[in-house]
Amino acid sequence: MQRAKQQLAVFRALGEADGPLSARELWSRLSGTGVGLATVYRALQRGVEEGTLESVEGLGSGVRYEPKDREHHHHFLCSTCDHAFDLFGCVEGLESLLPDGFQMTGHEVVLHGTCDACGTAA
Amino acid sequence: MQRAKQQLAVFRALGEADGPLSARELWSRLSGTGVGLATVYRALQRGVEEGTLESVEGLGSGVRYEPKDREHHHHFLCSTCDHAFDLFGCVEGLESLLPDGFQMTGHEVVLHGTCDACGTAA
DNA sequence: CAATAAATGAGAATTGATTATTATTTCTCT
DNA sequence: AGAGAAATAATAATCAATTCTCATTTATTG
Repeated sequence: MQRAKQQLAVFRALGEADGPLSARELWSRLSGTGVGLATVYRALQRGVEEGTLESVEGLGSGVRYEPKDREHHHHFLCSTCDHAFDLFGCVEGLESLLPDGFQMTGHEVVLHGTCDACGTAA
Repeated sequence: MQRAKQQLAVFRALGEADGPLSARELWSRLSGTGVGLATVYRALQRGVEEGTLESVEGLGSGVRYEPKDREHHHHFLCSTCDHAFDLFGCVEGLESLLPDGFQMTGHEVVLHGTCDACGTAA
């Protein structure tokens, strides 16, 4: 067993996800491996400190995390299963929304609705 | 004194704001009037139940509230003062971001940066 | 004005998320 | 294998947000 094996499992799980995950979502994906919730938090904290992970707010309540090496993208939040999905592409014309004197450093776009799986299941 | 006077004060303060406010932000705007925090929460809860208020997630952490009669709009979140401002206008082309099989029921756009006041003060 | 119902403020209680603690286990290096 | 450093699981502690409780005050109705 290598050092920090459990934290690597956290990073791997996050890398394989199709969208940002919360600490609990990560934890439940690692259930069966015996990883503790505290270790998930330690890994997330370290990842952010080291610059490999990024925290994402604005997707419902709570904070989710994603690998920082992803291209610029946005998210879709399924109102049925509450899962967040990465989207590809971006939009134009955001600057036109900006009032005088305001400086924009970034933006987020979140689409809400029903994901494929939940729509099919309904 | 009319009935529910304090709750009306909450609705009024929210109506006068230039963006969605959290329970605490509302409460501090009502300091001096002796309104209790619990009353702010009661008013917010009632407003949402009655359909006059809407809760807004996705602006940093925590929930903010705004009157439901506002036109479709988006928000600017100042990373210095953490205040949320209403923006006017919207963007095009959101549908193109949607993966196959996903149904979109709504969207949010949040711009981040520095507001006029914080930019001037710096 | 009296009786009743609703609203209020203060603070206690609850909740969920996150962090800290600690005894134990696992690595690393020799 | 043995010593020391780091990581771990479990769980206790913390913290902020929200809800609850209750004694009191205020409105409504007659």
